[in-house]
Formats: sequence, structure tokens, C-alpha cells
Amino acid sequence: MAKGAAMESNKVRSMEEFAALSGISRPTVSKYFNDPRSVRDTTRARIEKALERYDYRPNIYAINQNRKLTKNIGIVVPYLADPFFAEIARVIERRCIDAGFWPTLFSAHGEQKLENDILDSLRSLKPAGVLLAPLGRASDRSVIAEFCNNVPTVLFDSEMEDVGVAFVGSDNPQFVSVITEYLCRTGEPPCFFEMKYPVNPNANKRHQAYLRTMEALGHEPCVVQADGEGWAFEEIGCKGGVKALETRQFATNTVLCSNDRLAIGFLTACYEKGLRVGRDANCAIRVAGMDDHPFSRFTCPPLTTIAQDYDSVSRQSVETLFRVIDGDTDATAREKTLFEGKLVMRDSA
Amino acid sequence: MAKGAAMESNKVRSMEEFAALSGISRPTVSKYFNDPRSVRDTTRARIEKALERYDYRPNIYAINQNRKLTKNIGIVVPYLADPFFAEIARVIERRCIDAGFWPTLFSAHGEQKLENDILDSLRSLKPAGVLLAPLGRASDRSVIAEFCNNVPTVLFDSEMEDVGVAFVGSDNPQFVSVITEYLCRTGEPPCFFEMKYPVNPNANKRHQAYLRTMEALGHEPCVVQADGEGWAFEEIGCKGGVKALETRQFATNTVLCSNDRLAIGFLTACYEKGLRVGRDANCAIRVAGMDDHPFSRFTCPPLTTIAQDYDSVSRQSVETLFRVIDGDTDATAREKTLFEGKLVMRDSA
DNA sequence: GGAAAAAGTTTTCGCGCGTAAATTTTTTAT
DNA sequence: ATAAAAAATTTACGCGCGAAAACTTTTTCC
Repeated sequence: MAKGAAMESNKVRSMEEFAALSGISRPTVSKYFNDPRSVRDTTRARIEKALERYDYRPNIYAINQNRKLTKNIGIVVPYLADPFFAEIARVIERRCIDAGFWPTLFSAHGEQKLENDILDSLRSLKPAGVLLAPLGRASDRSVIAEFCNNVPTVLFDSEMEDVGVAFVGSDNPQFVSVITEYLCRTGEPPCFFEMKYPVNPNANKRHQAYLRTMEALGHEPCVVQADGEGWAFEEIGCKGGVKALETRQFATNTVLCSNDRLAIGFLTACYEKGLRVGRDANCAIRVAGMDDHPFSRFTCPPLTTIAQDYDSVSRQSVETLFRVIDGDTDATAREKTLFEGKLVMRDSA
Repeated sequence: MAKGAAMESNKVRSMEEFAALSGISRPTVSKYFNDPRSVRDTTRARIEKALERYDYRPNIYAINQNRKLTKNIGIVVPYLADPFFAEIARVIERRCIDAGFWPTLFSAHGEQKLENDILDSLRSLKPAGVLLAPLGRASDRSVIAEFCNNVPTVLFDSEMEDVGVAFVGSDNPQFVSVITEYLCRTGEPPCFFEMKYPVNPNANKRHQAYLRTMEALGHEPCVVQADGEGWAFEEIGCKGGVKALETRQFATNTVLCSNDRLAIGFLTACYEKGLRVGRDANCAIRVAGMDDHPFSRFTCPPLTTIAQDYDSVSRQSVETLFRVIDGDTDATAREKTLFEGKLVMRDSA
């Protein structure tokens, strides 16, 4: 470590001490750490020169004790073992860091109690703001609403009407509309494969949109539901898929799955039943999903799907939160931003 | 919320105030929060009764300011978007919470700078201990070693000799030995498919073990390497797989992939090239992986692999750290625990 | 060059808690 | 019942910083 050579061995333990060593008064040093640009250039240079010589970092606990708001930002997702959330959390985290905040990542692991506990913990962290993707159906609405009354919170991915200062998510009906039209245009109209007890409201919106789109196109809808609860979507999609295939519940040779993880499980079911998936003439069934899950490119065959706009959702979520934190936002109106998805044509449909 | 009804509307802002309201002295209340069992039963009951009536929680910043060590525990993984790490982090996190600690999850997102920054931040959190899965090859060894000198750190998954108080991981040679023997016993001996520039030392150990096992069994080894760097293993496995298949680099009809994510990509490559994967007579190639990645059950065909003992690794990591924190450990010897994997026979090999 | 504005300094207070020492009260043991 | 031990209380100090007020120095501008 090149730094070690130049660094004094005695570590500085307080701002008082560091201020003396750098020849600047403590309040000015304090100002510097709150915002380096708030001090004169020459002063900043002297402080930063001292920082190179001495290994000093302000005590974050002492800092935050006297702040009403910290620079912390909470990021809460329902299930981090789902690569979709891992991916979006990654992007959001990065944006927060770049903006000078301290993001902390939490996962409710699919459990209501844990989600409540996380919000409880977050309160004592005095965060400047929170980005929250609720569990959905399993969430305790009153707990979340109460939390949002006290902490500026932007909801994302899973909508909860009138809760939080804003919502950022995807335009689920548009997703369904685009892919359903595509499937109808290129072959038999799709059946809709979904979980009987979906975890979040997006599933319901997709269900409704499927019915509307099919009606608009003049086709008879066919909904097939898989049993099972929780976040093991692939497992549910596989078992439910096998069952549905065996009992011939699909009216056509095309299956639109409510999301990619369910589709991944359903592809396994098709494999088990010896059904060749794809749009070629020698294939028995077409399968499509929604979300463009990180692994969807690598299924066999690769999954045709609707790509969520990860980047826009994460950027908009963070930017909205920052605007609220900075106070320049219309407090009366709750913002709601939905991003459209793009059709990703691969080999499965 | 039933709690809301009984709770007084005026929130208690300090321990001083809460102590007065509950009729107990502040130092005793302080003792209670540090360890509820350290006060008399009757006293504890009175405090807890007051806790039900008033909404008070100690200010964590004020608490931690005056502690040399906090109840925080840092969990650092190299890449959270890899479901393997998401899963193991989930289990570790849970164990820490159950033991009364405050785990905080960090991901280096595959970047050395971020890993260094995380360790830097962790220092100011004054954690009681850290569970660290290093990036591996991309890690800055000196930075990590220096960190481990100051903070009790248990390494897991990716070994870094002589760094940290202990290492917990998998017995990679055993993994390779078991699956290689299985493959040889049931068909042609396997070729070994790996990344040319693997991210962590496990890959090298597996490589060496493959050579040794093949030699012991009297077979000619055949190693095929895929180009590409970083954590997009599936992508690398797919592209490298297509290339290797086109140039006929595999000497036998059996491919052992260095890990499951690489195997998932390789399966996609096989699909693209029209190769039927499996152990049936009508299959062209057998493919196996290692780790038992959460998605390996749902590939087409489902992937034969060696299951990492997630549960044991996470439990042992956490228990070791707790022992070190409690001080009852032999400071002279660095512990090293390796867990064996179990063969998971599915349809791919 | 002079005055206003900006930046820096000095002084002082307080946050909410940990912690230690000395004292008092309660519990346990003899 | 009495002594000893354990628990609780009182008192007091300090942690490392934010923040405000009053003052001094430096910069900016005409």
C-alpha cells in the first residue's frame, strides 16, 4: 500500500485533533466534511493535504446523532435471491453511492414479519429516504403506510395505492398487450399461465390485461393456474406446468407465462413431458415470459419475453427520491411513473 | 395495528425520559437494553410493561458512539446478483439476526475498488465482526489482510491463505473427485470446461483436482478454456461453449464444467448447436456442473452436479465468528473448515 | 483603495447515551 | 435474624460531533 508509507503512524481520533493538525478550526473542518465545496479552495486544499498525511475519518455515530436526517438511504426488496431484485438493487445502490449517500440493502426474504422488522430498524437509522419494493400481497399495508408517513419513501416494482411519495414501475398492461399481439400475429393465440396466489399486484394486472387484449383481438382467453405459494416460482411453474400439460388444460399450442421465472419452470415441465419448445414447424409448443430475467437468455430454448426497463426504473426511482429529499417536489400530488417494456424475440416463441 | 391503541401518542425521545416514565433509573434501563437478563426479573417486567405503553427505542447512534465495538456484523460478498451468494447471504443474515446482531449486507459487484471501499466503510461502522467472501483474483490482498488485522474477520467461499481468523468453504478436490469418478463410471471420461481467467481460487483447485483424478483413474485429461473475464459466467460459458464445440475441442462426449453457471451457459451452447444433452442413448453429449446453483434444477435437461453444503458453510462461518467475538478461541491457530459436496444426479449426465 | 460580502474562527451549548464510583436497597445464604 | 451478596440508584463525567452566535479575516467589486 503506497499510502501507508506517507501516512503518520499515530491515528487521529477526533475532529478536534485533526483540525489542530491541519491548522484549521474545527467548525470549518466540520463544514468541509458536510460539503467539501462549502469551504474556500485554499482551505479545502489544506484539509485534503492533511487528510493524506493523517488517517482520519469522522465518527459516523457522532455525526448522525446530531442530525435529524442522515445520509443513509434504505433499499428494501422483497426477495434478494431473485436475480431480478439483485440486479435492480445493484443499480440503485450504485446510483446512491455516486450521489454521496450511504445505501443499505435489506431483503424481506418473502416474509411479512421480516419486512415489518426492517422498516422498524430503518426508522432508527433516521434515513434521508427509502426505496421500497413491497412484498405485495404479503405486506402489512398499515405498517407500510405508517412508515411512509414518517420517512420519505419511493415505492418501486410493486404498487401500493396512495402509499409513499411516488411509485415507479412497469406498465404491465403494455407488456401483456405487446407480447399477446405478437403471439397472435405469429401463431395461435396464447393461453395465460400464472400462479393461483400471486405474490404481488403486477400479476393481477397482467391477468386482467391478458383478458382485455384477447377480447380486443377477438380470441377466447384461456387461463391456467398453478398451485403453490411463496417465491419458489420455478418450482411452482414446473410442477403446475406438468400437471396442466398432463390434464391438457391449454387450449392452444402457445403459453404466455405471467413472468420469466414461472416460464423457466414451465420450460422444465415441457422438457419433462418431451415437448419441443419453439416457433419452428417441428416444435409442439411456444412459450413466452415477461420481465427479461437475467437468466432468460440462457434457457433452452432462450426465452422470448418482454424486457423490463431496469435502467429507467432504477434511475427514475432514485431521482424521484432525491428530489423529495431536496424538497423540490409537489407535496400534494403522488407521482406515478410506468415504463414500457420491449419485446425480446428469442427462440421459445 | 392493535399496538397503536394502547400506545401513548407522545413519543419518548430519550432514555432519561423513558426511565422516568417507567420508574426506573436510567443506568438500570441502560443495562436492560444492553442485556435484558442482566436486571432483576421484577425490574425487567416493569421496563417491558413501560415499553408496551410508550414507543421508545434507544438511539443507536448515541449507543454506538461510546462503544468500542457495536453489535454490527458486516457480510461482504463478491457478487450479489449471483443467486449462490444471494442464497448464502440470506442464510447468514438470518443467523446473525437470531443471535441478536445487526447484519449489514454488502456486495462488491465484482469490482476491486468497491471491495476496498466497502472494507473502508466497514471500519467506521466499528463492527463486532465481519464475514467476508473475497472477490478472489481481483481482490487487493494487502488491503484485505490489513483490514483483517483490525477487525475479526471470517473468510468464506474463497480462500486467501493466512488472512482472517478462519476460513470456511468447500472441499473442491472432493467435489471434482466425486463427480469425475461418477462420470467415468457411467460413460466416457469427462473433459473439463473452465474459464481461462477464473475469478476465484476455487476454479484453480478444481482444475488441479481434475488433472489428478483423471491421472489416478488412468485417463487422458482434456481441458477446454473459455475466453472472457468477469462475473457473466453464463455468457462466457455459452460463447466459449459454441466456439469449443465448433472447433471440436472436446475429446470425449462428456463435459464437466467448472461451476454450474458456466454449465448453464454451456447447455445453451449445446442447444444452439443442436446437441441433445443427457445420458440416454439418443443423446450426443453429457454435461455436469458443480455447486448446485439454485437454478440448476430447472435447466433443460436438469443439471447433474455436486451440491455445496450451503447450510453447513453458513452455519460454520457464523459460529466461528461468534466464538472469536466471544473471545473463546485459540488465537494462535487459524481455523480452516472444508465441507464435502454431495452428488446430485439429474438428467444432464 | 474602500466598503460590502463572503469565508473562517472562537466560543459555547447540547445531543443521547456508556460507564464508573459510591451509596442505598433488596435478595440470598447462614 | 443477621451478615453477606447482589442488584439498583445516585451522581458525575465524557464521547465526537452539529450548530448557532458573535467576531475577525479575507475576498470581491466598483
